[in-house]
Amino acid sequence: MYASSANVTERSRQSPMLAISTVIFALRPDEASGRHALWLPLVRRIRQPHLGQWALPGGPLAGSESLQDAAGRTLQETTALTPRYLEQLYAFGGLNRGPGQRLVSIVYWALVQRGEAAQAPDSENVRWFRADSVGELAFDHNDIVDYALWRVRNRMEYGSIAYHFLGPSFTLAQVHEVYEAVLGKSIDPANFRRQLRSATDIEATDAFLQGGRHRPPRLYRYTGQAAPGAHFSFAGPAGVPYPARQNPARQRSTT
Amino acid sequence: MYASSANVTERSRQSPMLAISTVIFALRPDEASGRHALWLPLVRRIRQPHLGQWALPGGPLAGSESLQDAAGRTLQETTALTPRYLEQLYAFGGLNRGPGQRLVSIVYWALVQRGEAAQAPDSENVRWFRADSVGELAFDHNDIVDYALWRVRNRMEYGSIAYHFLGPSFTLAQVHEVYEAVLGKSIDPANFRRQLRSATDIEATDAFLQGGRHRPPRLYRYTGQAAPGAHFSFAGPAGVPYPARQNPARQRSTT
DNA sequence: ACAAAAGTGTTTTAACTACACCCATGG
DNA sequence: CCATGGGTGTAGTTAAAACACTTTTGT
Repeated sequence: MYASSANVTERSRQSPMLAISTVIFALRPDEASGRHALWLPLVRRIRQPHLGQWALPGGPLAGSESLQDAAGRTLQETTALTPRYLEQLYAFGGLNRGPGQRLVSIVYWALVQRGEAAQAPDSENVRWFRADSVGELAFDHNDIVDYALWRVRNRMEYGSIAYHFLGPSFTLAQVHEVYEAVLGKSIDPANFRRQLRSATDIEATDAFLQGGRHRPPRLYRYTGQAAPGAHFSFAGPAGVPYPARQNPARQRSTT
Repeated sequence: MYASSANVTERSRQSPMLAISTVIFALRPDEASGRHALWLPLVRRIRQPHLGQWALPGGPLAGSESLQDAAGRTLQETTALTPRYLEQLYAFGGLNRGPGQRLVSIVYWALVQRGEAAQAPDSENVRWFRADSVGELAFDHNDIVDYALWRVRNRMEYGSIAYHFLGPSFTLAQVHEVYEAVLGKSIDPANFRRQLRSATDIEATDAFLQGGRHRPPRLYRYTGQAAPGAHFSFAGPAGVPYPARQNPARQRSTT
């Protein structure tokens, strides 16, 4: 069944090539308005096909690393950042994903911490784009980005994703800001706060954020999965792919 | 990036092998109680490793078929049935998934119509198992089955999956039966009916199911996706992976 | 003391639960 | 006419939405 009777040469002729790509999300404040929005880094193609066009970071899967490790590696290579969250998105294997050899891409998506992302600056071959206006990408990468965007919003409503954009401690207003930025709609702060406080995966600390211009807000800490000591959490079917939806926060609203 | 500079011989040495597997679900009534439960077909391994053990149906990905087509093919080969529903589950690519060559499996899960499944009988190398007691499987297939089971239950609560177990027309009691069987809990029939009737994806016909021993129940029709004429629907990021959760029916309850 | 963000309370609205009840048919 | 599954009504409970309100800080 699995061990094909074809020898290696035969297989490599008919078996598609396998690559890993990653959609990396970070939150960036808009210069003018100060509102945050989702951004993602893309890399410029340095060979055919689609030479010169922007594409998702990725590369072929090496024989000695797991799929997640490969995704994490591409993230490291393009942004030099550690992902706070990493989850498999989908395996794309259509026949007409581009010219040239048949290619199957296993795509991951990641969240990196806000602020940190600013330390991974644009360069000749890497550039950050607003997630909702990336322009025309190589291959089917526009479809992939759209799907990843759908997924991150879905997780935001039903999972506990938001904290991975933030540092080890944060104010409820910061979480509120993340939700509004990712979902692209305004959320009642009063109700939002209540829902967060009834969520089981964060807890109040006795510290307050000083230095603001107004009343100092209380700091909270994320107590969700992620082994103690680890500064990130990975989702996969090994554990539960997402926290079994214990309604962390969701609202319609007052757009 | 994608077009590796390594030549074919080099790549085949370090790139893992790629296979497609499918978890095929069908509902079967228990002989004694008449209650329905999830069953799935497994195939016996006819070569090493894990010779003789039960495993998910699948095989290497041919060069000229899409991932979904490959999954559909394995389904055809093992059950000779047409899937009513087919969705990608996950790509498994850990390093220690079994002895021998490194293997990446892209796994799909499928639903086949109730009753039809009875026409795909057990044979020497194919056998149906209750999904909750498949015994010890080859490779990491127990993990995969568990995850697929979690997924089908999740889709049952948040998607419109149930109808794919049924024929073109069905009674609400039959849908109720599907929900109870898959979720493994009892659901209040009165409330269940109300939620179904407020769902947008089914509509009442003016036909009634005759031949029963009691009051003839009204027949309903599924009006969800699936192009007219098609007898199945496939979920993938091309469309929306699952119907954007418009609460078709969900309940806790009276176990 | 005032502006502005942090944080709380209260009313309304909608959804879900539990369960009593009526309806239609075959035997 | 009665047993049984099909189907409806309704009160109680819970959660979410809307929005008025109080608190605490910096300036």
